[in-house]
Amino acid sequence: MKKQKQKKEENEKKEKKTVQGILLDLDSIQTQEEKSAIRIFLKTQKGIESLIEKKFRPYCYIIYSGDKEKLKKALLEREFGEHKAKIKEIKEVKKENEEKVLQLFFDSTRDLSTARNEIPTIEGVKEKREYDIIFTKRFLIDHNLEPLNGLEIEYAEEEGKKIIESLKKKEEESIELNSVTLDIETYSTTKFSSPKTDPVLIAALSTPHKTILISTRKELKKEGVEVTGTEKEMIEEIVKEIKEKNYDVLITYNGDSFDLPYLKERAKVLGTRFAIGTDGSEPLLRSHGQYHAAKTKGIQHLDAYQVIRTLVKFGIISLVKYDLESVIEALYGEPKGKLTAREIVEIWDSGKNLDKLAEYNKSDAVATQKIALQYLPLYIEISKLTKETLYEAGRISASGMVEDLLIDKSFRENKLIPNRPKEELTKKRAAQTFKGGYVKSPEPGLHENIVVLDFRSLHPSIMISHNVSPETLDCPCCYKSKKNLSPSGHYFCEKKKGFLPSVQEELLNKRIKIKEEMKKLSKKDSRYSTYYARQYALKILLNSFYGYLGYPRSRWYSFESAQSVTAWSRHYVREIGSKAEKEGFKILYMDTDSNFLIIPEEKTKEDIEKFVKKINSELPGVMEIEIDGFYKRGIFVTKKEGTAAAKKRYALIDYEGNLKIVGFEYVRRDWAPIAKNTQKRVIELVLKEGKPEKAIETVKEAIKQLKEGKTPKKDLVIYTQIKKSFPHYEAIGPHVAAAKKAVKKGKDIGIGSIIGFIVTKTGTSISDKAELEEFVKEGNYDADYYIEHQVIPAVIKIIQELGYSKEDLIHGGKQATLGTFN
DNA sequence: TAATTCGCTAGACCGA
DNA sequence: TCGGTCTAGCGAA
Repeated sequence: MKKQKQKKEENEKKEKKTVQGILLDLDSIQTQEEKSAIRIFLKTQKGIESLIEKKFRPYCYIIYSGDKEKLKKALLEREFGEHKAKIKEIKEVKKENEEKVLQLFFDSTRDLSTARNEIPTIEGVKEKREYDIIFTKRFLIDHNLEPLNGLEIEYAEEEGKKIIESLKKKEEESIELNSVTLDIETYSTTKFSSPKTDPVLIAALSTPHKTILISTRKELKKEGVEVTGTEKEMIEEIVKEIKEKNYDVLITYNGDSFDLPYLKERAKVLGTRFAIGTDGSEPLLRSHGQYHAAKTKGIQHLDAYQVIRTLVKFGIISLVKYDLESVIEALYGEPKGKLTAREIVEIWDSGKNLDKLAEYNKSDAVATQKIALQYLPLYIEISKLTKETLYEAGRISASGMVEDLLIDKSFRENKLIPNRPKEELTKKRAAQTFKGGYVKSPEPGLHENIVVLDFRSLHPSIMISHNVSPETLDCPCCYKSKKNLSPSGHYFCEKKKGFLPSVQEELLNKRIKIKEEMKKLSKKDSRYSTYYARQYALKILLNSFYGYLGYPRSRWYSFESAQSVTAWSRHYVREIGSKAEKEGFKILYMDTDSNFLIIPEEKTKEDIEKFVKKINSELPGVMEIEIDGFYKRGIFVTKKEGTAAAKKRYALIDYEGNLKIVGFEYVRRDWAPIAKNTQKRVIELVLKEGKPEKAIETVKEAIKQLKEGKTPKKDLVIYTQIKKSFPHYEAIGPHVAAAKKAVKKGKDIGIGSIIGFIVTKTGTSISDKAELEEFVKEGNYDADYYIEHQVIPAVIKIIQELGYSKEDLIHGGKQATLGTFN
């Protein structure tokens, strides 16, 4: 009887429980037996819970030749590295793309990474494979789970820990994440703050509902401000605030490089810990040269600065500068005040205007939150699609995304993943280049009644329609098949669906479906923004495949495939052009995937629509052209030198009066606003009102202002990025010269910094005269430079198209001055 | 940690 | 001091 009772108690102890939630984060941990296990952070109704999965083991594959049994024995007997790592089990497996494959299991990721270096040297091992797939990623792929989706877990408690028995995905259509935004202001004894010596002055923690400020200054005490006795207590208060509310996301602006490392170090100096991780850990700082990241466990750190950089890279947004003030201004048109480091120190030391500091701190946090929350839905979708945590998704590259999809798909199709190329091979690949898209020289001058047609997702649609993939390339079964024969001379299989295009097709179909769903919803529906983000994420992914094919570090690199895609693109865009000509339209310009046509008097909008319909019925597969828009007027110009027309620079105006300026100085950050804005006005006057005289006047006015020294500083700043370290520059341009001078004055400028400079009066060469904007006094500028090198070059080519010359801009002004003398 | 090619322009650099 | 060449950056697609 007694024994039975005991047994019953034991069983109760091991009683299985279930928990449901959202998979927020996961990491790999070491158990007491020195085995690797997966720890899952699950967002549940009660908060974030961590659970441990012990059954999943690290593994890699080898492809072998020769005697299998002999090899297995040798492998199992072998001890690797100093700590004598062993292969624990070997499974014989068959893959779709490889016959002789062994799967090698290890106790820990450490054992695997030790063993993988020696494994290829063992006789009979032809190749190692999938040895560098991150353990947590491997877990997600093998269990077909994705972060930020629903998960149901069955577990049992063991020594206070929740050990996972089983888990399964529970689709969650859309999720709500609770976020908090953190921003700090610091003291600085020298030009920049150092956590070793300079205290944190104030911190803002913002949620969509409210903002709280934490500081040590009693003067700040009021509603919404926590005042602590010491700085140490202040940091502890920040930690408490973040931990207490169980947030899912921590938002910062440049927290990767500043706020989080600073707080971590400062906490150490003060004898406390900045333990904001869900498991009580401090942020994990990663550093690779210029790249910094601060990872927090459980709670996902989303750095809005990284988000912005990525969005610019993907061409989703265009920005001149990446500092918070400029971004807010550019995205929302809201000017945001800025306090310099010196002003902050002044406020702190004098105790005057402390409210201003508090307000500034708060506004930074609120602005950061606004940016992050706008793009959070997009990143949630990227996270789900790529099976990366939100933290990783916020820092992912285009190649990383494509690779994630292909690796996952390989597993689903039981295929072995190709290895990453070695450095040597990468270099070899980089040395060979292939031809890109076709660009036709336009007809310079003013044109009327223009229609722009373009291919919808040209590269992806070529890949899908012609089955472009490394393994379908030049297949023996369809030698020079007509359907998939590229103008490059290479051809692609007609019988077997290619690996890459099959993934692309899935993405495309998903996107089409979502777009259909969106049509049924009102824009105010909460699902609308989720769907919008989802289709956008899919679009970004789809467009990244072609680049990945030609990317030297790609696992699925295929020079011939990339070459074939562009060969087709050139073929199709020209074909549209010649067909349009046959229909009586005139080709004005072409660039890669678009055709600019002039609609003759006798033709109508309907004729264009009919033409597009006809073309689409003739295009293969999913290829399709669409009407980008009808334009009332457009201007194309000649190049700076010679009489040839300039490509990639034009301006259009539609029938509603909307201006589209492409390629001109106006859209470039490395031109002064005075030149950009003057150019825009000229284009506007010419296209909108057809008034060249007024345009001339505008230019004259700008020149006059410059000459008189009246042009404000902000209209003179030229922005340029420092793209390499100073010693690596062979030619020292104005921006590098200005940056170097600023560094001497104590400014912190590194690779990736965008510097704003002004060409001043003092110096000989332009570089000599260039100074960082902040060191230049109002009125100190080289008027001649801004007239001759900025304003005139920006407008001269446009004005010349209208029959005017440089003399009309300059001498016109002089005549007026003479006139006043008479 | 890094998607591609095409194209324009500025300004330093260098040798005559 | 001039003109050609090369480096550098940014944008279009």
